[in-house]
Amino acid sequence: MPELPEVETVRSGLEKLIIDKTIMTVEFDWPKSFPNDKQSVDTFMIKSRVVSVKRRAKVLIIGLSTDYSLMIHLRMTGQLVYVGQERFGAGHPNDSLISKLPDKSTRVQIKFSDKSQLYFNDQRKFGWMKLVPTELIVKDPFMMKVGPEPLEPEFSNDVFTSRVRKRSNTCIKAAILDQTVLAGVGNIYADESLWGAKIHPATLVKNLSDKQLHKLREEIIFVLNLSIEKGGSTDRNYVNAEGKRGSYIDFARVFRKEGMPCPRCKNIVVKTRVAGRGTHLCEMCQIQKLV
DNA sequence: CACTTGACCTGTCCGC
DNA sequence: TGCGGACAGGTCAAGT
Repeated sequence: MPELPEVETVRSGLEKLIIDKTIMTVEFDWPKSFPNDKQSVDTFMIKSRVVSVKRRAKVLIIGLSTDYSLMIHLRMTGQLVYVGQERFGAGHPNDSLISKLPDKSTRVQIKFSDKSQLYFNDQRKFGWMKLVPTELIVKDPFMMKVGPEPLEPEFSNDVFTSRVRKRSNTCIKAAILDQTVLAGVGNIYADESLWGAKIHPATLVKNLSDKQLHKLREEIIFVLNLSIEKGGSTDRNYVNAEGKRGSYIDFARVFRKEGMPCPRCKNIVVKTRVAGRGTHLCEMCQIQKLV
């Protein structure tokens, strides 16, 4: 599902594809996916030009020349797919995703002046896109409380440990999934980084040493960077801005690897439930410290 | 306040 | 083959 690496992959792809394009039409029909009314769309989107494509946490921010922006959260099954002139050209067989758009999961369809299109698809309708004045983004309730970006220099050992330790009585997996502790980690990279740091996901934060948390910070940075390099993880629905799948899942050590040998100790990887989520771990090398 | 659970949705998979 | 139920998991609201 879209976590930081997937959203970053979409962002960098879109940046190459839609900057300077002019929006001509916008079609939408599911208010929870796009709550704005036709009048504000006509006024602040139509005939506007795309000036930037940014990301904060798992939120994409497409800046428009009207000083309005589109904030987009893909949640679990959201996709943001660009289709250019090559839709039926070489390399794009008619059974590929982009040749079939729009489909029944399409919630918003944006057409640019050069006939290319941007589709916001979302099977489960948990994701959203909204048009907001650019200057108000920093005052958005989520933006106000979301934690530091793990791939920025600000994410030091001191910053990470002090923020995690505010969740001393909860398990470490719940703590790193908490977007107010740090931005961008979801279920896949939580399991992967905890395996890398040899920490059991159910360990209470107060039972972890600073040294263990420093190692966990390193592993979070490592798996997020590796995944960006691999174009993200496609577990089910995720595709990038060109409709293509990511390959990190092929490099995963424990996520979706239940029943297979741990790459480190060959013990069988198990799937359990921690913090209300499906959780993959090696019980041999991720020992839970109880005291 | 700290922390956990349920709701939001739809498609897929599993057992009967 | 059909059908009910569990499951997928990001975030917020509601509950303990």
